[in-house]
Amino acid sequence: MKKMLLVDGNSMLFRAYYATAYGRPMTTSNGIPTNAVFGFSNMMHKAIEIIQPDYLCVAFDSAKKNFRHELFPEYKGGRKETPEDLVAQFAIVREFLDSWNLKRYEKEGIEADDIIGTIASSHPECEIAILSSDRDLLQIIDPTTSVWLMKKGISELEKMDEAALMEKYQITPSQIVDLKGLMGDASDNIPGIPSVGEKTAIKLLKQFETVEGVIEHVDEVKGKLHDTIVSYQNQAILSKKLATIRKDADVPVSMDDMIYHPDLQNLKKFYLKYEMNSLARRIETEEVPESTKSEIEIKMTKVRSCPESFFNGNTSVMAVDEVMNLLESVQGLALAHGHEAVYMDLDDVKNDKKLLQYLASCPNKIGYDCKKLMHWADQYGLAIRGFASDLMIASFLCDASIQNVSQMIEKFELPLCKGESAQERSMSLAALLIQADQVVNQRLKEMELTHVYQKIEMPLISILYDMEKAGITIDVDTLNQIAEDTLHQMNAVSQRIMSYVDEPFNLNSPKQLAVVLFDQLGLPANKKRSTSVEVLEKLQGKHPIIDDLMVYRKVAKQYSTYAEGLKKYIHEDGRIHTEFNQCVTQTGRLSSTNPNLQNISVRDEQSRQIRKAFVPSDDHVLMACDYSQIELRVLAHIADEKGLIEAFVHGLDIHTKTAMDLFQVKADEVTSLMRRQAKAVNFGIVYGISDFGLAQQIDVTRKQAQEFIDRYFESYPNILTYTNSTIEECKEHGYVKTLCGRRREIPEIFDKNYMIREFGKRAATNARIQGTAADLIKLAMIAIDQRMKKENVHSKMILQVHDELIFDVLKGEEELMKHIIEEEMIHAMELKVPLVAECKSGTSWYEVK
DNA sequence: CACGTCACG
DNA sequence: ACGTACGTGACGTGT
Repeated sequence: MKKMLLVDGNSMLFRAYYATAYGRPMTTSNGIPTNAVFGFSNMMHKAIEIIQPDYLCVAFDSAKKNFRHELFPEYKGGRKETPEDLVAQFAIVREFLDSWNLKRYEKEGIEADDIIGTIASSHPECEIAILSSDRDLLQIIDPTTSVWLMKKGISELEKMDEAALMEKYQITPSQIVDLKGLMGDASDNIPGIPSVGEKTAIKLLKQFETVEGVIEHVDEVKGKLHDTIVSYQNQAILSKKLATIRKDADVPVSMDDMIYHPDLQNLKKFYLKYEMNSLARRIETEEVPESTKSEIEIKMTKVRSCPESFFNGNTSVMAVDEVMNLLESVQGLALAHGHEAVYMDLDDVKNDKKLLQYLASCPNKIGYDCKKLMHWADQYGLAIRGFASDLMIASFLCDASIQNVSQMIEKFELPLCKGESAQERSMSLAALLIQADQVVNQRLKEMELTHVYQKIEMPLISILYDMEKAGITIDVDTLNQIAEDTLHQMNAVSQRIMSYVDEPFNLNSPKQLAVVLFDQLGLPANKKRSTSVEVLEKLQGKHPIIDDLMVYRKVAKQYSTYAEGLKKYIHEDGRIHTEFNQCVTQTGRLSSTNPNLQNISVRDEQSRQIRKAFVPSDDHVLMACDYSQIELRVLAHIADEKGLIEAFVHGLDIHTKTAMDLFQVKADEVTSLMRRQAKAVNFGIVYGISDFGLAQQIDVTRKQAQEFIDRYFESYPNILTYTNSTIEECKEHGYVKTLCGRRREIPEIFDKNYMIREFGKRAATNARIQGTAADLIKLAMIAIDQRMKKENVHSKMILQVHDELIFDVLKGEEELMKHIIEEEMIHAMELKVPLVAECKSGTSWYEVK
């Protein structure tokens, strides 16, 4: 049974204040009082340690009046003013809980008791522990609910359950309200019956069970007590009502909100901020103590030829490339093997035949960013191939936040490497990689990532290297022509835009543009004063400037990012060599930089012209082959959704099929609008759908969007199951896995902020689909590469755009290549749906559409 | 260096 | 009761 801890924040803070205020006032050096928060913190730690909750919520009273004041205006009257230094700490304790990522809740008109009562009663499936110093709460004890009372100031907790209550007061939980009804409660100014205290009340309840019972059988009570009860019976009934905790308050706190997922590092920051150093110290730091950060002990030598022992077993290789001054630079290699490391000048490397042979072919080398090393070597005419391990990729697979060597050292608690010169540092780094290889590979194994590492990422390195090295030919004339055309258009349209306004302004500045649109021209502004296309589209027709702006934006983008922008990346060989990065995305996709060739315009005809500048090599044609609906096929497979699988098996147009199911029409009745909307729903499903997002996308009301979603899940019930179980899986482990075992950590799923948590859910469902599709095309690339080598073709794979591969195909090899590519893409993975891939060839990237 | 914008899948 | 579709990278502006 899951455990839930509910905390009465107000009563705890008061108790903490009075338990710590008298002896020693406690403030930060600026005089901010912190004693109550300090005590509160101690209580919370203690309670969490004892209860070990899975869910947690701290409830606070809101300041003003609630329904009890309507029954009894004097309720909680006559209280002393809350001390000023305690008032200040209510805000701090909220900050404290937020830092710790603990849920807190308060709402105008509802007391903490009512919040706790409502939450407790709506979760009978949980074992509930309530932390309070207020005995009122004892009334909600039941077989799965206990109340822990603070004793002796704040030092001890006493568990009260049904048995303990019976032993102590000889009453049942439900009789607590009757007890209060009879004896009252001075602290809340509940009157009860005068002269009736705890003893008398319990005696009466043992005999008559309830307040109503006492009144009904008042004749059985003798003496003066009889008369008092008779005259104060209404007050007793009222008091009982006042003491009754509500279980039906409006408390919109879900189980997700209350997941206990502490952020200790952030809590530590809080403690340090408020100078609670003793508490800060108690949080174990993630940093490794200095003593364990041993320096690496290795034998380092500069050599003229590589020791032959290095050619057996794993040897790490590291480029040494340092510019000493403007005229001088060192180039060389550092290699490490066991506890030995050597440095060699580049010239010596070139003369060491055995080493060259080893570098070019031995498959058990170790490196950090091997692809970069290969490029480095290539510029000096050296070939380095055959890596057993790339620590950049290995460490990234374990933890995507590791982006460089020092982060790897930190996260895996590796020894520091040191050195005065570039040579020495490289040697110790090379030696470190040997150790890192052991540690990181062990971790990969524990995380079940070995398959992804060995079968996908490692084989991909040299393929990407070859693609980067091959590059793609650029027709500069086309680029220049487009640059010229777009520049003219920019000038023309910007002149027209300036004619609408009094003062010229910088069209590229969203800030200045917002002033023009929303202040000077008086167009209706959105609350963020955004000037994005979505906003402009809604303003179309309201002012001629809008259409011109949209044209300007489009053309300016073409000019600066593509036409002019791409020119900067053309090498002397007339080609662009993008970099494909394996260690960027959270999902397993590649990314492309310097330049990004994965976002070359295609969606509208004019922008698409840029693709005419991407041409094949001489005697070659470009061939592009893309997967059809890869993510939806992956989804159909993972979710095992019969409706979708069948549609794919029968080769239906999936958006039309979805439209038929959503709108309950026949295929020939699907209008283009219906198909467009269905398509948006399909995309939404892949992204982790929300009614709001869908509504915005297809411009319908949120309600209509929700209806689409409901209809979709009705038609494809296993998709809903998939979504829910993926989210559950993520909540259980903190990560999700693709079909190949690639992991994505999603800590957002535990965040206290609803919005961030919802994002976590969408990211979880999306990551499995997008990630599996990424695995799939990577496998296809590896299979195609192998096949191309086997068939000894001279064509080259040159680009990957997520679901599409582009090849520079030697004329005469078109048919063979088409056959190889389609076959290997289709069989990259065996799914419950067929994979479809279609090749097209042409004389430019524009032509292969 | 962050932000807004817009290009792609 | 609040504000959202997933994943990227490059450009220009403005701090």
